[in-house]
Amino acid sequence: MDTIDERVLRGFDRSLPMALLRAREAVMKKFTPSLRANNMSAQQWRVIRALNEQDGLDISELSDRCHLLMPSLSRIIQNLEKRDLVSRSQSEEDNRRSVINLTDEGHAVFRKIAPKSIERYEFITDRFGYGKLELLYELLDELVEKLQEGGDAHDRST
Amino acid sequence: MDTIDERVLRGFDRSLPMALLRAREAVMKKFTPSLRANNMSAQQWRVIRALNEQDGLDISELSDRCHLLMPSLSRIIQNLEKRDLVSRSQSEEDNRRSVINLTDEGHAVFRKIAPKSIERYEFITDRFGYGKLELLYELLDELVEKLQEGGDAHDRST
DNA sequence: GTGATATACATAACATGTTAATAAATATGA
DNA sequence: TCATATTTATTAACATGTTATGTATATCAC
Repeated sequence: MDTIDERVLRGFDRSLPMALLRAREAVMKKFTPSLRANNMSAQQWRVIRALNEQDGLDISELSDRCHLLMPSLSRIIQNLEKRDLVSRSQSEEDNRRSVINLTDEGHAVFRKIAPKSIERYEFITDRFGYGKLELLYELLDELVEKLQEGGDAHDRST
Repeated sequence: MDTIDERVLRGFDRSLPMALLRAREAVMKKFTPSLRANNMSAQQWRVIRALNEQDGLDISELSDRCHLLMPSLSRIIQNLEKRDLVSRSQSEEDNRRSVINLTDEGHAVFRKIAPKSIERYEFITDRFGYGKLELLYELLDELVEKLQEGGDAHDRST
């Protein structure tokens, strides 16, 4: 009998998107300087990191893995290409596809920045606790999963 | 004896910033169409929402509450001003400050969109569960808190 | 094979993110 | 009071987010 007719917008500070945004900002804050010191944006780093894990991805695959929309990624690849951090070649089976590879210099940048990223994880784990971090991952994954169930994939109603 | 020398970068898919980004995207996905139907970006909506909670804020206050950097906010206010959703006036005590108010039309837009936002929260609570949602909020808040402790506020070392 | 569809990618146009530089008003201290 | 520093807000410049559109290639139906 305490939850009156609380059909009121949740306090702004307690909105879920804002909470997620704040958390992301806090996590990135420690890392951004290392990126900037190497003239890397967070998004460019995502691409480098994805390619380091698996080289020779096409742009659509990169888009999925890096959570970057195609137009953004298109520009990012052009930028990285100019700086000789990645190279592109044409797919043999499908002439529409561009295959992206890390250059030697791209690999070098990865090796230079990666330790800083590892440090960040250690810092977070240290401050926040390993258990809580794992719990947070689980909750976030489950949230995404639950929100996608059904409400996705069949948006053919329009 | 199983944790070899795992000083390796966490799998890309399990990076915390990515997990937070995915969650945020999933949460926003349901809401964005309502915004677009009213020619509102997520950021513009944040400003409207903040002003609805407390009218007459200055731009620095808005920047804090909406987690928007001043240059972005500066442009957003100009945009909303052109569309007569907000009005600005000069502070009496401090001529540097602009005080921003919602216009009648701004309030009307808020009342039009707010129900959709409430629906979203109900949807999320329904799918994800109230308890888990509260737990997630707590974890996110605690994460931010722990990451800020000490490593902030006294960055006067430079 | 031809025509309609779908897919992969790029570009356009505008809004926002981000750092640096600037202008104007105010606070501070000698 | 006056010079200096600080604060508030804007603008510049470039990268990215986002939707719409264009273009070339593939795929499918027939």
